[in-house]
Amino acid sequence: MKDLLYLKDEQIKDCIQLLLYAYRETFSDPIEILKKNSLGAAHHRTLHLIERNEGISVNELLLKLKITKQSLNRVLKDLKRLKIIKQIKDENDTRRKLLYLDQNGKRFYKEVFESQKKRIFNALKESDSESVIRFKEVLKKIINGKK
Amino acid sequence: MKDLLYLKDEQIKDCIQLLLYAYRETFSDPIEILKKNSLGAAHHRTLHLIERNEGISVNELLLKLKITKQSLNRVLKDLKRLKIIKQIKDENDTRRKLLYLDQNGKRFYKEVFESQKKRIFNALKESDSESVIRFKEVLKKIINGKK
DNA sequence: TAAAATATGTCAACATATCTGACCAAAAAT
DNA sequence: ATTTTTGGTCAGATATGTTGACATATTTTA
Repeated sequence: MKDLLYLKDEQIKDCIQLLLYAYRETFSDPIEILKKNSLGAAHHRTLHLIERNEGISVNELLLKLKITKQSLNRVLKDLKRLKIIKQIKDENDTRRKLLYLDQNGKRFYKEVFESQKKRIFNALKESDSESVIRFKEVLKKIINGKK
Repeated sequence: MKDLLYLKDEQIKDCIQLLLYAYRETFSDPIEILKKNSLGAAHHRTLHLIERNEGISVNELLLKLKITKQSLNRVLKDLKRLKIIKQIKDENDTRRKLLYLDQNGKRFYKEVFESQKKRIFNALKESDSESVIRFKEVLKKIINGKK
C-alpha cells in the first residue's frame, strides 16, 4: 500500500496557502521600483512575458495573460510611452504587431528582475538541484492539470 | 565543483513564471462559486486563512494578509452578513474579537475548497511523496527568505 | 473579386479591490 | 490619569479588470 498521507485535505490546504504566500512575496518585491515609474503589477506581468517571449503578438500575449484586450491595451500604451517596449509589424502578416523590449526596456526589466531574483535565488541556493527540478515539475502539473 | 545550472537567471525566470501561472490557475478555479455569492478573491483569501487559523484576531489576520484594516473590514463585513464567519470577544482581552467560521461558513468553505482541491490533488497524485515534500520546502524557503 | 474572418486599437461606463488619511470608541497597559 | 492597542468607519483616490460597441487594416475564404 502506497503512502498517501500527502494527498490528505490538510496537505492540500497547506499547498494552497504556500502558493498564495510564495506568489505574493515574489511579486511584491518589485512594487516600489514599478511605482517610481508609475507602473503596477499588470505592467510587470506583461513586461515579464514579453521579455520571456520576444516577438510575441498581442493576441498570443492576451492568451497568456487571460485578460481582455482593452485591459492589455492600456498596459501596452503605458509601456510604449515609456519606451520600455516597441511594436514591429510582422512582415508576413502586417496585421500582427510583434512586441519587443525597447531601449529602456532591457535596463528597466533588469532592475525589476533583480529585485525578484534575490528571493528566488536564495531559496534555490538553499535547495539542491533535485529539489528544484521536482519543485518545477509539481508547479507544471498544477498549471496544466484541469480542475 | 557543484552543478549550479539551476541558479542561472533563465531558471529563475522560469520559476517566477511558473509561480505566477500556478497561483493564477489555483485561485481562479473557485471564482464562479464565489461570484454566485457576490464574493471575490479578497473574501476567498480571508476565508481560507480563517479556516486554517480558527480563533485568529483581526490584527493577526491583517499581518498575514498584508492589506489595510479598511480593506479587511469591508471583507469581514460581507462575510459576517452572509453568516460565513462570526466574531467572538476574547474573554481575556475584550478588545480583541476572534474570528471563527459561522453556520454557513463550513459548508461554503468546503464548496470553495473542493473546487480548488481537484487541481492540486491531481498534481500531487501524479507526483511522489518525495517530490511533494521538496515542493513544499522550496515554497517555504521562497516565503521566508528575505529579498 | 466580394465577403468573411482576424488582429489590433479605441471609447465609454462600470465593478472590484486596493490604498491613504482622518477620526472614533472601548479596553488594556503604563 | 494618560497612553497604547484593537477594532471600526467615512471619504476619496488609484489600479485593474469587465462589457459592449465600433473602427481600420489585412488576410483568408467562398
